[in-house]
Amino acid sequence: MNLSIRQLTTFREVMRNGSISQAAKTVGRTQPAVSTMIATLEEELGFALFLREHGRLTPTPEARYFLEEAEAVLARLERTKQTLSRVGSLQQGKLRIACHPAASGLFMPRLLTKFLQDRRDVDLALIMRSSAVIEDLVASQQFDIGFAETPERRASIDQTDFDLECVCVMRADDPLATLREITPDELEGKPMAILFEEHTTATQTERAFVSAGRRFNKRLELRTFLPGLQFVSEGFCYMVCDMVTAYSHLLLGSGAPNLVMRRFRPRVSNSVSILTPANVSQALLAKVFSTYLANAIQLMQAETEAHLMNSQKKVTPNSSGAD
Amino acid sequence: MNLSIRQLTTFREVMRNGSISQAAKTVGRTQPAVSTMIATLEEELGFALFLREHGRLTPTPEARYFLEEAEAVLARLERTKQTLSRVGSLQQGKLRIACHPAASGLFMPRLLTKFLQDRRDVDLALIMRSSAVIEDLVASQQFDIGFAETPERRASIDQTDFDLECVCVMRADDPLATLREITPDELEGKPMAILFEEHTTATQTERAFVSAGRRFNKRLELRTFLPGLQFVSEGFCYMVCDMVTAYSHLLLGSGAPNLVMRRFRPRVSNSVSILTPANVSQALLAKVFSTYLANAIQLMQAETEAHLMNSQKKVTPNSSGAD
DNA sequence: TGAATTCATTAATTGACTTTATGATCTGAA
DNA sequence: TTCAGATCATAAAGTCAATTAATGAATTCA
Repeated sequence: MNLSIRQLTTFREVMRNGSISQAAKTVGRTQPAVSTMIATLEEELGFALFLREHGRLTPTPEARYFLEEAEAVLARLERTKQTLSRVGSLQQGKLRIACHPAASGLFMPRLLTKFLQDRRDVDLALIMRSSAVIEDLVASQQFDIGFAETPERRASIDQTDFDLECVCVMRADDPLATLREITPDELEGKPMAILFEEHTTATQTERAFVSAGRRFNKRLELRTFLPGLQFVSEGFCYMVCDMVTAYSHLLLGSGAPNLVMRRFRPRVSNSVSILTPANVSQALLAKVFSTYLANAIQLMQAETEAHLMNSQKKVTPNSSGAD
Repeated sequence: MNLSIRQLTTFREVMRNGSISQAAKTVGRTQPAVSTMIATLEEELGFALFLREHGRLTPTPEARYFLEEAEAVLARLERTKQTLSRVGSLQQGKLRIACHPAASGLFMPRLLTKFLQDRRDVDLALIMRSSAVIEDLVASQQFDIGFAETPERRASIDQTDFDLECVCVMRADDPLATLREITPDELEGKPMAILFEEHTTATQTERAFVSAGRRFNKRLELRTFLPGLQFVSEGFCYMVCDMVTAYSHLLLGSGAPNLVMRRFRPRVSNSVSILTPANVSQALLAKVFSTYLANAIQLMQAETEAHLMNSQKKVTPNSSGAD
């Protein structure tokens, strides 16, 4: 017995129409085609599905039973088709994203909101972890995409790096806000917030002061830049902050603390990377999101750059860097 | 998208073998056949199932997902095939039988036990009702098969009639047991058990006495013959009993009451019928059981006849009418 | 009785799938 | 590096099952 889907649908249609001729019309084939198909089906099944009486068909009890079965198979298949077509059009799938703290507050949620807008059936998992942990999660394929500070390259991870520069954040009404570029000269002895000692931005910043022969006044040591923004907005300190954190909060616009960012020199870099598992083919959806994310990062860079070039203007909440 | 079962099985095999060539071998086709089939499948689905890297196939995440779906559809189909092949070989089905009291005690249960022996998946419903009720149950298609006393013919019921003759039942040690044939002459004035007045056997029996000018001594009036056998076995009365009841209990053999049956003249008939719903095609299983039942009735007739011809011998519990 | 409907059968056609043959790419051993 | 032995893809030719068109037989209905 080698049932085909064609047979099942044809049979179902014959049952529904109660006639071979009618069924043939509805499935868009000729009557003899349906007739032989039913005959073959009966032969394969080993029992009659219809009685040919008075030139008409009457279904046997077995036919009714078979119909139930056929409907069940066809329904299952139909569901499969539906699902697969959604998979094909990227409306359905799984997306597991691990994201470092700087991006998890606003940047990534905003991005995902937009990305998922017309992808209703996407199953999303988003977690925030330290960059080091994200590496492992991606390398072990527990997550499809990681967004973290650029790690050491390793074979089990494919990465796309973005070399971002840090910016100096201060109150909008701060006297230094009139400058287009801030250096250790201006900040000498001023209270500063930086990350913990091991972090590359902390060492880079301190070294900048040392090189310039300026005194570095570390007032605050943080694990992430985010809470620092609050201190800055109260005029408690200055901060050389990673671009993602600064950008995210300036995106808030009017609702945000009254902060501005200025270029800091010498350049303090804080590179970030999109991480994906190596040696494994990525799910289509993950691939698409990767480029989506990459574009968003580049947009952020462009907008931030525009803002830094023209310090009179602020970044607008949405896009295009002009107010 | 028009998935075929062939595609699903082929794809499954490719996934299991991890290679098109291997899969081709296991499904007994050539490598290009499988190759193009997978290619077509990918085209229909709208996304790639495998990455062709280094001349090898690596399944995409979508392929894994599709495999789950394919397996589900195939499993459902497989179950259907199994069930249907059992239906075809009459091992599976529904059988609803309504049976009149005379046969429901032993005759029908024994028959069904044998019938169902190698039909494990048959779903049986057996009820005992009066012949009049059975008619309605069959006519209204609530039951597939009725076994009852022959009713008036009606359009909604197809029936096969069996004209059975009643037999005279008595103790084996009764003086009359030496006779091969009993008439009202021998039974004049002797205590008799008969059914209620409206029953055809009761009227026939009484008329036999009247015609012969013999006194009829009605000692016991019953609804069914079955309990009468007990009275007869205690020598309390004689009984002109329907063949099915008599036959059933003589089938019990050594465990049965010490009874014998003798031909009664003039002939008292008690016709029974197999009833099936008219205008509806019967389930295969019901048809098969109908003929099975008809054969059993004819066997009963033959065995009873043999027993009546040779009154020295008894019916054996199982078959062939000879001791 | 004749028109209209139904389904079955036959022969010819079509088309999907398969095979055969071949080529391209990669792996692993010499 | 090179060569045998895998792998999969592609193209052309062949095969077989499903389809169509045409026809016939049986039944219903007016």
